[in-house]
Amino acid sequence: MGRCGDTRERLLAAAAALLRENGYHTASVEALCRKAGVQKGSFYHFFESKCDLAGSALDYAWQQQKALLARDFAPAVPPVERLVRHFDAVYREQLALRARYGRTLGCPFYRLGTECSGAHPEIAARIGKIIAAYRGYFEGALGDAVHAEPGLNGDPVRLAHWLFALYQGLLEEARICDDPEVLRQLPAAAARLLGGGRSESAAFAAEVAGDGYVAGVVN
Amino acid sequence: MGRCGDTRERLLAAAAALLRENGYHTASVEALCRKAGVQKGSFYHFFESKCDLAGSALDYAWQQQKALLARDFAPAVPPVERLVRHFDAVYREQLALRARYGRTLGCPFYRLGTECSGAHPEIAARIGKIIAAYRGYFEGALGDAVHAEPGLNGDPVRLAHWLFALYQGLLEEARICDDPEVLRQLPAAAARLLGGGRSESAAFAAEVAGDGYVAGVVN
DNA sequence: CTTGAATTTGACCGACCGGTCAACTATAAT
DNA sequence: ATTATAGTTGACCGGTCGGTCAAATTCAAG
Repeated sequence: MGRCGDTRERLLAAAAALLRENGYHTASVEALCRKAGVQKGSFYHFFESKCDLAGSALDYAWQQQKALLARDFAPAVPPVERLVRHFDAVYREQLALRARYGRTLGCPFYRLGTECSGAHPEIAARIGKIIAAYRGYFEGALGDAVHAEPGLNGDPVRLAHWLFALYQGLLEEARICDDPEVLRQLPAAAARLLGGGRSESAAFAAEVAGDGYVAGVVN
Repeated sequence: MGRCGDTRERLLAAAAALLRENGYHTASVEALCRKAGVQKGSFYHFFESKCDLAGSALDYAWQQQKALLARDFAPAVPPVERLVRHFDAVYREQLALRARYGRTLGCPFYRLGTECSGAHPEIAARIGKIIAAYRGYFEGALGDAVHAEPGLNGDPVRLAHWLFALYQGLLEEARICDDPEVLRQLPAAAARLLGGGRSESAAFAAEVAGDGYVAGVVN
């Protein structure tokens, strides 16, 4: 029944990369096909439209992201250290992306979500769900943390919400200013936010101090 | 010497509105001209390119934003209340924009900065400066606050950086999820972040309690 | 009134966009 | 070998994009 191939997956991978690098509008269907080594006709055999591909590519990217998250947020790791690990991984990823693509790319989901809100509500809704799932990892870690760490209190869901916003806010700044170093403030900022519940800056600060981060002001 | 008119300013105003609503790519030159009531030839008489207009429109929007900031951050207002006022003003503005345009638009500078980083580095650089200036208002307020409020300590510049990231992170979420109510968490989140310096949640919490905000979880 | 520069007009351009399509090819089942 | 189906090809479509331009119009100065 026809040629068996990985055409569809190559399109998804190419789309995930190109959408992240160039955004929805700038990544043309022709460029997508070229990158995937596929003719335009094949493209429309597997996907109804460019919008359809973008949606599927987002799911594709989220599946990959989940693998990384599963590693950073492994239950065996102490809860606050999970967050520190993830922040470090994201910082390193942005450095690598900058080396490869010549500039800081930030979060692919927020990138497309910001661009597509309005023109493509279906994509925005899809991204909203991904973001909620992403934030769920923060909630899980903080839920464990409030039980394990004596100096940390408050509603884990709310704390996760705020920490996630702080995290994404710095990531967006890193993209716009093309400066990944902004992200190095993340652990210190998180310590301040999380440690603000009661007395001293809690376990997070100790965690931060033991890591490779420099707490100095960057910007 | 030719007709005197407000053509240029009408183009700037139309661009500021359309770019905020639709973003750089979706706001076509033709649509810009239609909205401004100007022919395309006139457009290119006053601006070298669409990119040129976008840059000027950003400056135009920033001038207007500064007027609002001057009101919220008036020196006569107690420093932490300046922030609370601004957060409230932004929340109300997003509600109004949603009523007018049918969806939550978020911050125009982050919107264009996210979209244009890469394709239009000059615009991104311009936005970077605007963002730094915007954050300067936070720095001023927090600089005053650490002197005035006994329960608030830490480097005002760093605190402003983090608070601004948290603020923009929530704004982006509000845009993507089309839900301005997210912003109502801002005062409580800010209180947690700022109050985390030493003991209790400091003056910010009291400020928050006295306002029209509801601290309940929204999402 | 004449001149000359600033402004305005709208038709026009080539390029590219997302998307279509009829023909063609490779595979698997019969 | 035949057939049915899945996959592939690349020319092609109408529309829109950002941008150009020669001509027309309006004003202020002389």
